[in-house]
Formats: sequence, C-alpha cells, structure tokens
Amino acid sequence: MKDYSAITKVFKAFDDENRIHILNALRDGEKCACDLLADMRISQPTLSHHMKILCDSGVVRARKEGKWIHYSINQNGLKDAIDLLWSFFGKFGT
Amino acid sequence: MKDYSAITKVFKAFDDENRIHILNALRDGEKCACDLLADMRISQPTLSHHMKILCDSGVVRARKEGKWIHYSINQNGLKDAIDLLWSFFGKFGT
DNA sequence: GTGACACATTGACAAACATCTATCATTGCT
DNA sequence: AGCAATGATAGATGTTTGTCAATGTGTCAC
Repeated sequence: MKDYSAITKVFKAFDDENRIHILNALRDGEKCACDLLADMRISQPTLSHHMKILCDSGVVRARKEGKWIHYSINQNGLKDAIDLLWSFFGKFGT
Repeated sequence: MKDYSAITKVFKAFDDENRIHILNALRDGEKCACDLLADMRISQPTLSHHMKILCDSGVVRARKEGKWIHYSINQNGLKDAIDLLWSFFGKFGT
C-alpha cells in the first residue's frame, strides 16, 4: 500500500472548523495571534496549537516583529497544497 | 463564527490513508468490498466502517447485486466536493 | 431448511486530537 | 531591575476516531 501521508496531512490541516475560520480570517491579510483570538471562542494556547498545525502544513507562515507574531497565508505553500489535491482529484476527471 | 461543517465534512472524509487508498482503487472502476479488502491490511468491519463514511460524504456510491455490493466513484458527488473545495481555495487566488 | 458466503452492526478498546489551566520565554516600557 | 504583554510549551482531561472480535442480516446453493 502506497504512502498517502502527504495528502492526508493536508486534509488534516483543514478538517477543523477553527482552522478553516482562521484561514478565512487571514484572507484579509496578515494578522497577529491576538487579532485572530479576538473573534474566536477558544483559549490562547488552543489558538497557538492550531497555528502550529497550519504552519507545519505549509499554508500559513509566521513573521515575528517585536512582541507580535504576524500570521499570513503562504501563497506558495497553499499553491503546493492545491496542486497536491488537484493531482489526486484530477485523476477522476473534471 | 460561521458554520464550516460542510467543508470540514469533506476534508474529514479524505483525511484517512485507508480511505485515500480506497478512492484510488476505485479509479479502475466498480469494485466489491471483498476486492477492496484483498489488498488492504484492515479487517472486514473496518472496511465497512470506511465505506460508510465515504458513501455518507457523497463521493462513493454503492450498488447491491445479489450477495455483493459494488462500490464506485460517484462522479456527481465528487464534483460537488471539488467545487466546494475550489470555492474555498479559490478565494486565495490561483 | 441448512450451511456457506458477503457485508453491516454492535460493543469494547486504544490512539489521536482539541481543549483547558498553569507555567515559561521573550520583548518592550518605565 | 521590575512589570506588563504576547505567545509558546507542558501536563491533564474529555471527546472523537480507527480498529477488532463477535454477532446480525440478507442472499445463494444444495
């Protein structure tokens, strides 16, 4: 049986409603953790946990500036993720 | 916070390596459960469990014929899933 | 009907995961 | 140095999920 860990890693990064919400929020551009936390009902450590998963998946990048850490969509990482999904789904046509 | 359960349901259906393997196997066309089971290292009830998740997600359909149940990719269901993913990822451009 | 086969369902268990509280590390301000 | 603010880390807990053994359901052959 082949190794599908790469593709499942991408899916796992997106299978949580909080993480989808975060990605959606980052559409508007770079945001620090405190901004993201403001309109969510999770604790700060939980947010930190999700940001780590998103960064590890490659679709989000972190930029440190003083006390703050600014998160943003990593266009290259997201493109890689989409290409990966497409290479799989594309197999089925359409 | 919006309801992202629809999109996370799709991702959850695909975030297991066994399920990705099954989808890949169904590329060749319709297969019964016993065929799918043959080249996997899971028990029959476990396969049944995964098939239920895939069918519920709409990307796989089941056709009963005598003792056998033939599974196949549901093209319409898969298209819906891809459209859903695309409507989300498309937001980021590219 | 009896037995064999194909698959689903149930119940139990362990691993994975999201979440929280408490704490630590770093930075900036006074 | 002392303190407040930002965010990460560690440990504990409850829930979800993948898995299997046992059993149930429906079908076919005899």
